[in-house]
Amino acid sequence: MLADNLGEDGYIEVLWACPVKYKSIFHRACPVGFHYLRRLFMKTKFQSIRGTYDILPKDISMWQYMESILRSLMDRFNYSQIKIPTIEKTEVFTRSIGKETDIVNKEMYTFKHISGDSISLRPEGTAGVIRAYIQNSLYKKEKFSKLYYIGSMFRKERPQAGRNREFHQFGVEAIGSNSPYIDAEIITILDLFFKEIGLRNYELKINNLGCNKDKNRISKILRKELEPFKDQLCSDCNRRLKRNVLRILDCKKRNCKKVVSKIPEISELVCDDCKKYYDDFKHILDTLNIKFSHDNSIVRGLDYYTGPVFEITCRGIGSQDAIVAGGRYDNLIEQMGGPKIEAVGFALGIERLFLCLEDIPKAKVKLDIFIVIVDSKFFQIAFEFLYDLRKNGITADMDYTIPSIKGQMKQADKLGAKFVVLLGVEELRNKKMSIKNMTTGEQFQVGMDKFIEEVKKLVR
RNA sequence: GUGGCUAUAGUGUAGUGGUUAGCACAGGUGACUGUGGCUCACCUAGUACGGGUUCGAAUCCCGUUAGCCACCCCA
Repeated sequence: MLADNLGEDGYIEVLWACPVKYKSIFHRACPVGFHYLRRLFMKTKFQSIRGTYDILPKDISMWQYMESILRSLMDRFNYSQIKIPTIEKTEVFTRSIGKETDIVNKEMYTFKHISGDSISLRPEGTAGVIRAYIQNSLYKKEKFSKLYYIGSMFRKERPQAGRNREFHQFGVEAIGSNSPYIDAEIITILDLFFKEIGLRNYELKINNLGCNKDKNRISKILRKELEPFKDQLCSDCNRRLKRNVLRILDCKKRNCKKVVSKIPEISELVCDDCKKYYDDFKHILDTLNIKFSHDNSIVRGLDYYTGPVFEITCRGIGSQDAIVAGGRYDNLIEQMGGPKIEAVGFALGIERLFLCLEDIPKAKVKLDIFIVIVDSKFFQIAFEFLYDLRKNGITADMDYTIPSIKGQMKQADKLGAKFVVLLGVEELRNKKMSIKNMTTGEQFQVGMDKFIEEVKKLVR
């Protein structure tokens, strides 16, 4: 009813343009009508949902730059890209990341599919890659797979700088070997990557969680060791004592740190094989002159990690300072229903990396040619030339709003056009085009029939 | 998820209960009737949303939304 009477948008807009105080009066007099109108008028005022954001044209070049570096890097290391779905059955994540972890427990976007299955937006990449690896029997086609991915991940956390609900990760998985050299290789990927993009203020911290058997044994030992100090631990750590002892090693509170320093380190509690593996790994890094520090507090939150784990942090970007995390996961593939195959990998948060970088190169594509027309009746002929230029591989554009000559020139300048082609009465009569070099200011004419050839010479 | 801080044109900001809501950059138009960058003039555009207190609110209070900070957790 109301909608019929109110009718056109124009009326609503006029009404909505009135001062706020009149709208308040209206609101008091007729709240229902007010909210109805508001909804009609505000219908285009959507905003992106919390924790998600738009990457606008002005920022896209740095993303493309980053991706191109990553691709060339991965080619050199002989890794192949894999693209996997954004949604998976929820169990893919619960089986791998662990039911008890917060990521699975409270941070996943999970909903019921029409089939009745529970499906989730991926909160990380490894689980899906391993699912794809097993499903497509990649292990039967090759004994060793080196894969990488770039894509969106989703976690329902409270957003803050360096923490979004949809964010991007670059990840690498090397599946099929348990040589410490492959662990070292993925570190060298990061080392070279950071050198190439000019990231300096980062720290590599490593630790050794031990094999699957060790992990359970170590948890028991730690619980036993920490029990006497229960009163000195914070309330969070008391909770962790039952649920996830390892996390106590990562607590930032001073008292908890003190307690932790009194008990043995995890890397000392692991079995002899794991100790040797870790020593070899460290030795290889030393031979390459890659700086790292052993850190007992690096415990990782995802259940699937075993053996050497690592984290790269970057100072000065706030509390969310971990830009890369990774490590070995020798049991995951078997745990997810595949054969017993060892693997190692990492994930890098691209947004966090951008926060760390001071200078991000912005390569803006420059126009070769910008066509300026003196009168809108030359639009058709200009448009045909534009088509020809582009067909011949030349970057070209014109102003479709057709302002004054001056306005078009300004536009050409703003877009960084190298040459402006001017089409006017004079030119058309003589079948010539005027070409202006925007750096030198020189201007000359060429015949229309030779135009494309001339331009090709110019922009080469 | 817990606790806290913040919200003014596209961007960065000024404005401590009564201002025509000021400034800079960006954007548009013109000076320059067929020529960009510099300069000058003019124009466009804002109190996040909703409610309350008050004669009067950008300013005080409440709620919502969003961002930020710390925690939880994590890339």
